[in-house]
Amino acid sequence: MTKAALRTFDEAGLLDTAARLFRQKGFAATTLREIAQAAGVLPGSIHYRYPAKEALLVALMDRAIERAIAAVQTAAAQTSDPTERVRLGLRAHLQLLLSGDDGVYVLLYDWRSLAGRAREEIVRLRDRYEAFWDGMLYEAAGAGRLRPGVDLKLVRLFGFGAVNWVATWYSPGGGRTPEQIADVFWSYMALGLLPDEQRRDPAPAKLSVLEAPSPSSKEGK
Amino acid sequence: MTKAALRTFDEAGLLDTAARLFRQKGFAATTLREIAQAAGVLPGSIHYRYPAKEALLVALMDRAIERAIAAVQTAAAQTSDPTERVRLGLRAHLQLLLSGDDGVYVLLYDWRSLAGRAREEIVRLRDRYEAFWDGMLYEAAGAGRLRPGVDLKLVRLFGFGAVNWVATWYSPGGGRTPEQIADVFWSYMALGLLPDEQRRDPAPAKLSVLEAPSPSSKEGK
DNA sequence: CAGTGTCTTGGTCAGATGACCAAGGCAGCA
DNA sequence: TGCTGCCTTGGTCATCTGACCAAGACACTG
Repeated sequence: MTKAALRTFDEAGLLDTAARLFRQKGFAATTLREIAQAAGVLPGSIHYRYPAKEALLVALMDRAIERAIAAVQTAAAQTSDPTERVRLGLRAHLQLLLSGDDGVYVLLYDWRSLAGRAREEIVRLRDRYEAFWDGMLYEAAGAGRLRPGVDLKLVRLFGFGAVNWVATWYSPGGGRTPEQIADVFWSYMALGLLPDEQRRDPAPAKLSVLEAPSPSSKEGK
Repeated sequence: MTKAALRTFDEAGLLDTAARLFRQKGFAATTLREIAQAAGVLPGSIHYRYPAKEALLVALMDRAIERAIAAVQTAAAQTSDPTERVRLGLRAHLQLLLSGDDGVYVLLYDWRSLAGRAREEIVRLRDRYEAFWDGMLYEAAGAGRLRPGVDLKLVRLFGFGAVNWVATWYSPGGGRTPEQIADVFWSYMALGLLPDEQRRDPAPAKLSVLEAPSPSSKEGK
């Protein structure tokens, strides 16, 4: 019954609608009029809150990344075992991504549509999320739960890629739940794909060189 | 000295330019006039060859996927060892993706811009590429080079995700070559991230259930 | 050297788009 | 009950976009 609750304007619904359309057709191909009509408001009302279409996208991404951080933090807090924390975090990330929350999808795949200051702001938020994951991986590595020599940043990028890509092919009726996919992917990452008797076959020297930490592990923009 | 070589119009260059702009700004946000100007031709000349902007995108994706298939096939043909074929294919895929050939990037990340028949055509081509990979993985599994119980389709989706995602963060001066990244990722996938003494820790029953083949492994739409 | 068919030129056109606003409505407060 | 300020309404407007074309230039042929 607060003041905000009495407002007739459904701001969250507007963002949801915008996210759905942006995901379906892309940011540039979606018009403000379409969003307004689908959300049941007039274009002018959108403009009153968001001076430009870009601001709508930023607000939507902002909300999505806050949700992601909250979801993963909550999930990881359920245990203190470093390995298990990573597994639960992975689950939470994938659950959110596949939950029908189009905002996360848009965040991942439409950030090219942003330029200048808006892009910087989103990148800064994303960095926070990534730093959180790096922390979890660092703890796992420190507790001896990761093979020595693995590059934590590359591990994170590796895992993010595998998991984020799921959004491009997953369909709810596909016979696997998001949790199952997360756990299968977790097992692939944790145990590898080679059977036990093959693990020592590849020349160890070769691999150890390739896995040495890079001199400058600076990531791309 | 063939007829084609004498033509002044640089069709490949036009597609290159279009791919670069589509990658930078997205398909919908790029205008035909921009492409024409950047390629050094007039908008009318583009329209003569491609009746609609969408046709340009299709042609560009078509070329990209043919290149990808050719690159991976050539790389994999260098050996008959199933495991090594996969590793070399992975390298070739990543090399092409990071080589500056924006067409492959556009193919991966801009196919939402297509609708109807055009989308179906690209999906059909993409399926061919994926089937090729499935074949390589099947051979590796048959030769006992993969842990029993792994779902080959999920393995492919897992690997594609990790590798394709690299295009979103890679920068040429980042201290790692595409080949190094491919090999590191390969080692993560093959050997897993857990150290040897931890591999048997997680409850085996739990994991084996999760890795059971899905009853209906139908992929997304 | 004239003929022929392909390709380019430079511009037009209808339609759509993002941005914007003046005026009015309406809920909550005094 | 009257007031006040936030929010919505239903447009307008300049600009840009993809599509399109008639006329002409060009390279090659016979």
